This record gives sequence, structure tokens and C-alpha cells, in this order.
Amino acid sequence: MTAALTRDFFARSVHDVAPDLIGATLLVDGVGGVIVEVEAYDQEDPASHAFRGRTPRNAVMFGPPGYAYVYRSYGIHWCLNMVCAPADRAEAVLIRALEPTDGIDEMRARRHVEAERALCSGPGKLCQALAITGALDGRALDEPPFELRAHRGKAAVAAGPRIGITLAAERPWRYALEGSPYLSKPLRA
DNA sequence: CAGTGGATGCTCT
DNA sequence: GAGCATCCACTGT
Repeated sequence: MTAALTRDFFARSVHDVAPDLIGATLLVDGVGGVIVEVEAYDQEDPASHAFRGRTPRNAVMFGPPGYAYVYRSYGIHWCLNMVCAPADRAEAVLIRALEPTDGIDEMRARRHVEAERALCSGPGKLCQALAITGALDGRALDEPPFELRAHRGKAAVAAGPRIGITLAAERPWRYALEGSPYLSKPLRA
């Protein structure tokens, strides 16, 4: 029996929560896997959606911790974040990659690809594989359809620069499971 | 491999 | 009207 992650887990600085999420298991309606890559975004971060203040889109980031912030990216993909920090601070962790463990055939069908390595190796890919859409924006992470289980033992976490952004990309706020073949890109120092 | 460009829709200026 | 917290297909070594 593994411990479920509670809302208290997320009621901390995103810079503490993000590395601690590596190794945890994320399922949506029983489909998902182990979190192997995340990125942290805080309120003073020019690359964060919260940087320019509260808007209808990012409202969930300004709410209490332990909720999902889901937004559309490039008009095509969805991206999943987990809201952190005491309320009134807007911080969130972007979930960037999973190692698939549960419902692999269902993920293959949704993604239209065979290779396990390609199912969840990117923020848009994993949302497609787990059927995460804007319908889940603002939903509690400790309630169905979400299931979030803590990692047993210590994960080997490595940090590096963030990916896919132009502003402040050099901040070493990307965290990954060292040596995992399921990352969106290899980690660079 | 590395690099480039198109798809596509919503949010904010 | 610009600009994306992306992905894939295609090009050229």
C-alpha cells in the first residue's frame, strides 16, 4: 500500500515540491505511470503564466494548492500543472514526462503510436495518453479521476535548464529522474 | 542526428 | 494581431 499525496504535500514552495514529485505515480481513471520529468514555475518568473497577474485562464494558479491547472498549448495540445504554495502565491509544477506503467494499451490507442517510450515523453503527449483536457482544469488532485501516489524510497533526481521557452530558460528548474529513457529530451547540465 | 517549419486555437495587448 | 510552458514530418549532413 503506497501513501496518497495529500494537499499538504503541495502547500510548499514549488521549488521543494517539484523535485519531490519525481518518482510519484500519476493516474487518470487508472491510466498513467511514474513521473520522471517536471518543471517549476513561480510568480516572479517571466516565463510563468502567472507573471503578469491573474487572468481567466490562469485563475487556478492563484487558488489553493493541490489542484490541476490545465491549459491549451499551441492550439493543439493540453498541458497539465499541479498548483503549489500557500494560497495567494501562484506557483505550479508542469508535468513533462511519465514512465508508462498502467493502461499502456489504452495509451497506445489514444496516441496512435506503439513505442512505449513515445507514449508520455512530453507534456502534450502525456495529456493525450491520459485523456487530460481542459475539462480537468481546476479539479482536485486527490479526488477521482486523479490518483497520485507517493514514491517509496529516494529517487535519483537531476536538475537542468528548462525546455521550450524563450524567457528565463536558463533557470535550472527542470527536474528529471536520472538516466530515465522516458524523458522528453535528455537532461543537459 | 540537428535544424526548420507548419498545424492550430485561444489568450491577452 | 501577435505569440505561445508542443509535436511531428521533413530536410540535410
